[in-house]
Amino acid sequence: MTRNRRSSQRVTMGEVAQLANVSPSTVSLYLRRPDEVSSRRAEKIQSAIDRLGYLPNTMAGGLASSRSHVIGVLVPTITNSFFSETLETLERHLRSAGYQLLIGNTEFDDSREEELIRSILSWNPAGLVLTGFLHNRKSLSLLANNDTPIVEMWDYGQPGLDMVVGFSHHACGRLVAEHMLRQGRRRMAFVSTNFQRDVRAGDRYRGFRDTVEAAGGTVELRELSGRSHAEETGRLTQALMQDHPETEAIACSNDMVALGVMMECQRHNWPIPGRIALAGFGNLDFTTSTVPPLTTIEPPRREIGQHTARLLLACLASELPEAEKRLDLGVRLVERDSA
Amino acid sequence: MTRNRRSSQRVTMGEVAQLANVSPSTVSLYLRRPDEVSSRRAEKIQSAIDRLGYLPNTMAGGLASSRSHVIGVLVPTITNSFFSETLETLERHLRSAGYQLLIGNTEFDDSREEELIRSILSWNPAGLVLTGFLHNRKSLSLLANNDTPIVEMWDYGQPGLDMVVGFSHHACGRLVAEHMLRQGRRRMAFVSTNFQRDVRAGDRYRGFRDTVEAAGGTVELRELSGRSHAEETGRLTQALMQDHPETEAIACSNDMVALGVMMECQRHNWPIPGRIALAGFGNLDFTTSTVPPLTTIEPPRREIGQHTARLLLACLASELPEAEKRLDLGVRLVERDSA
DNA sequence: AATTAAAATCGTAGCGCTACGATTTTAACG
DNA sequence: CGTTAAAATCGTAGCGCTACGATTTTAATT
Repeated sequence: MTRNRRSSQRVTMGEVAQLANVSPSTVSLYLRRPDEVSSRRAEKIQSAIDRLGYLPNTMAGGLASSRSHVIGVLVPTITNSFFSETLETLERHLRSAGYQLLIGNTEFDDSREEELIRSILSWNPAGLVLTGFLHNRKSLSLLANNDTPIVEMWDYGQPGLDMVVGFSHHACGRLVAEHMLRQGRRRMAFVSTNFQRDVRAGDRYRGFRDTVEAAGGTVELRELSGRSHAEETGRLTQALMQDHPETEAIACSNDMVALGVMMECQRHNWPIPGRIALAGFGNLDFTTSTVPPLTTIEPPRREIGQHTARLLLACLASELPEAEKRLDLGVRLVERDSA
Repeated sequence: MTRNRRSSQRVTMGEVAQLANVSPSTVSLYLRRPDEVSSRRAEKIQSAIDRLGYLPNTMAGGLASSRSHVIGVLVPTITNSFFSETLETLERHLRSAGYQLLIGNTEFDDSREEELIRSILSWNPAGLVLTGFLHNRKSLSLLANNDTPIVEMWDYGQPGLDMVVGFSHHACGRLVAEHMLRQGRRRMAFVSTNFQRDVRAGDRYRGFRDTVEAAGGTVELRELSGRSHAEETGRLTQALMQDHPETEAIACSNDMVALGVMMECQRHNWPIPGRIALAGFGNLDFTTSTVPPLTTIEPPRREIGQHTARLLLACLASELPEAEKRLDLGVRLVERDSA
């Protein structure tokens, strides 16, 4: 039978074996567990590999062993230093253990998430990393029919499907609220990206509001129509201050929103923190460079990646006790001049 | 023979075929080219798939067809809106054509790039996307022994390995220089991230310097030790102004550096653009929000992703004429108040 | 009803590798 | 030097799918 092949005929393990005068099994063994092959053969095999420029065929290996060294990771967007730093760290740690990341963008859309889960499961992944707890019904049933280890990251406080690595967004809101209350502020506002889109911003809001209200303060909510957008943030801030000129503090769902608010305050000559205390979330690069520097919350971006990798690897090695499957990494208030 | 299997036995195509009362070949055909299967069988097959929750095994398919729907993409870092936006766009376009991205971080290190190329080639990818023209000798020989279509992106002006989608960094430097010259500035400086790490910053510098010097101006160069870092940028700026108080304009290798410079100027009360004209590169989010808003260069982040996908798909469909393999997307000067 | 071409379906032979038991080689010891 | 266990190597049988020619079914036409 003639099959159409790619013109650049790939070198197979058999050809390496032939050149090294051993059986293909030995080559395979050498590649998988080099110390179980005598050093004499090991050298011969390695030199054959080098001479032929042999590259193993991952697909064939994966099929034969019915497991892959692929870990699927779904994030809402990689265009965001939160997730991209987590991804980078995760990638580094998993790659050094021989795993390959398959990254998918859900775009904050759960039907897209479902589609991506389907696509990733078709790779027979060794593990799966999801962002947050929100998955639609079909996704859940796909995952239920599958014993792949799963980490849900960037959140904490719900049971979760399997492992959980993150922090409480409610606590973030609380931390900011407590800080502002400590400074004697009572009339507050929360300017936020859209809750529909970013459910965790909603949790931060509720943490903030609950804490402020419990202390006898008030919170005005202003929600953007989508992701943080400088112009819309400016408009919203202006309207907020027009309706509630008594506002003494504004917490924002993230630093980009806070920057937008800061610029609008600057435009109107409302001193920060003199008239308005301002805080963000995320501790993005630029927050040290604004005038005044922005008080914000530092989420454990890289730690999430690192611990997700650790838990996943431990779980794959079947040495992760049930009790250590959930990890709250906590957050830190970065106190600067704006609040 | 007993093999150890994963506990969650995956449903195979054969089982779907059995339930639908057709041969496995027909199921395969239905999955690959549904319109070549009669609608009667199609329905039966689809319902069997749904009932069993069948997910195709990508590895088996890839092995049998000896091609995969994987596209490898190597970027220096995904922690950077330049590349992450390109990646996001690229992913969207390629996924809708049925391809899966395999993303690797080279960390601006060519031996890491080599390792990643090796790892990605072992997937038998349908295509490969690299950042820039700089690859080490071994990488080049790996790629030479392989007929995978390759796009080199985010640069333009060198022959390249196969396809090229990007823009000229030299032209970026020139554009900024021309703008500043037009405003009568002559004594200039360039503050930059490390050239070793980011070779393209070096091209922007040379474009800037050549243009300024050709017009009779001068350019002082200050290079950071690594990536943009607010504190070091501040120190460098202060030293620059101490050594060359006559400096009238500072161009920066990117917006983060420009922000650092701006903050240092603010600290010393050096008015921008009154005393110093300032320009960056990248048109990052925050550049509209600084005071004054930053003049910068807008690189075609998303367009690079889009056109890379287009060229790759056309090439895979063997319908890309040689003449269209190289694409200069150009850049735009975003003129704001800082210069 | 017979003929024929087109459409739909099927059977077979791998894709390149790994798992695992079988076999061979090596080393250790009395 | 013979015996035995351990170490190293090998052969075989798939992994789940696709390609492609062979076969069957369907439809169109006489």
